[in-house]
Amino acid sequence: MSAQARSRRKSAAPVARSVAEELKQSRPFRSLAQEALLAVMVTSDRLASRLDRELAAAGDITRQQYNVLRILRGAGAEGLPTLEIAERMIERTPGVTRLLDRLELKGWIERQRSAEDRRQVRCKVSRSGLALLAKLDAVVDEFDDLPDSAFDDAELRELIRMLDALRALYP
Amino acid sequence: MSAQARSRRKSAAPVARSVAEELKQSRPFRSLAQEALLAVMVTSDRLASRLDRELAAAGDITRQQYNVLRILRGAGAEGLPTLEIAERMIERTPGVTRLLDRLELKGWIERQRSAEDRRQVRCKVSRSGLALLAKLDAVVDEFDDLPDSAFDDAELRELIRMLDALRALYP
DNA sequence: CGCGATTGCATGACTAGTCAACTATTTGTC
DNA sequence: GACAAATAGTTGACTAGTCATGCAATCGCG
Repeated sequence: MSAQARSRRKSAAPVARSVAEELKQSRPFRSLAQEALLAVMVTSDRLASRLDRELAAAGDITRQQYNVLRILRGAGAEGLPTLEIAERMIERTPGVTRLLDRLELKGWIERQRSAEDRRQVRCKVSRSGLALLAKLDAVVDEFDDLPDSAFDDAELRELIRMLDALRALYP
Repeated sequence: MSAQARSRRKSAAPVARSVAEELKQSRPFRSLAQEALLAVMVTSDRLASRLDRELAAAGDITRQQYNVLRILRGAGAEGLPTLEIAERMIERTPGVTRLLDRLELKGWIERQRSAEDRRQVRCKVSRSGLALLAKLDAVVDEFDDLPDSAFDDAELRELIRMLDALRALYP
């Protein structure tokens, strides 16, 4: 390990396994760049699947459904039209429509045609959706704060900066 | 590529957008840790979808299908049993079985019950599968090497190290 | 040898994401 | 005001990932 001190880490430190090890890949990577890209994707999959598990355990809800509920809560009492939700999720519309169908079935959101523009469907969180969110927020916050135990702010900022730069390369 | 300063970067540098901007999120993040986790996932989604597009355009194949073909090519002439493939993809078996079904339909792999252990199904790349791989490798290599234009080796190593450490926090 | 436990897959039923139509409104223009 | 074009969503058909179940070989052990 390098430059930064982090002496406390040793106590409960899980051993970091390389991407190559996790994939049982005998062959070394062609380049550092390739290894970095794979590391981003493997790490993301891991984070997503852990969070999926926590959400399923805490409220029988999927990560995408939770995301939509949060977006709608943020939008307030007037809710949002379908396409607006889709944009904030960086996702294609058809998937969102069906996701909303499932949320409505479970009673966590309500939908109705907008009066001003009858093409739009306004979606808003229901009372029970809000209650569910309140319960889940604690779980998610705890999940999100885990990195604080192993990284300092400068490191996190550096990580974020590099990821932003990486995305800029793949517009 | 060596660890030199990359002063040329400014010339064609795309502007890096933050995760908050990409998500149209008005509210700031609760913590740097939260922002970092989201950055990992957003970046991964972006990388994956760009690569998906390239692969679809070049050979009408999905990323997972391409991954399986590569794994099988690496395994040589004897191929691999289904569960072994599943392990290397960090994925559940059912998905792999059906993915192999589709690969077989397209003629890119061949499957047959193993003689020694008749529970196993040995999978190997076909001749046409190998030809397809040869074509796709160039596309993928180019994709993988893009970061070299914006990062030096020390940065890439640091990025990889941090991602490995992050995964270690979510076992 | 015999029989229960384990191993290796396959199937069914979901959630979700993608693309390609298709419908219903609303807008813009002459 | 009529009609083409744009906008907002929905539906259908795939690929893929997840869990629960089921089944046929093979193993392990008395």
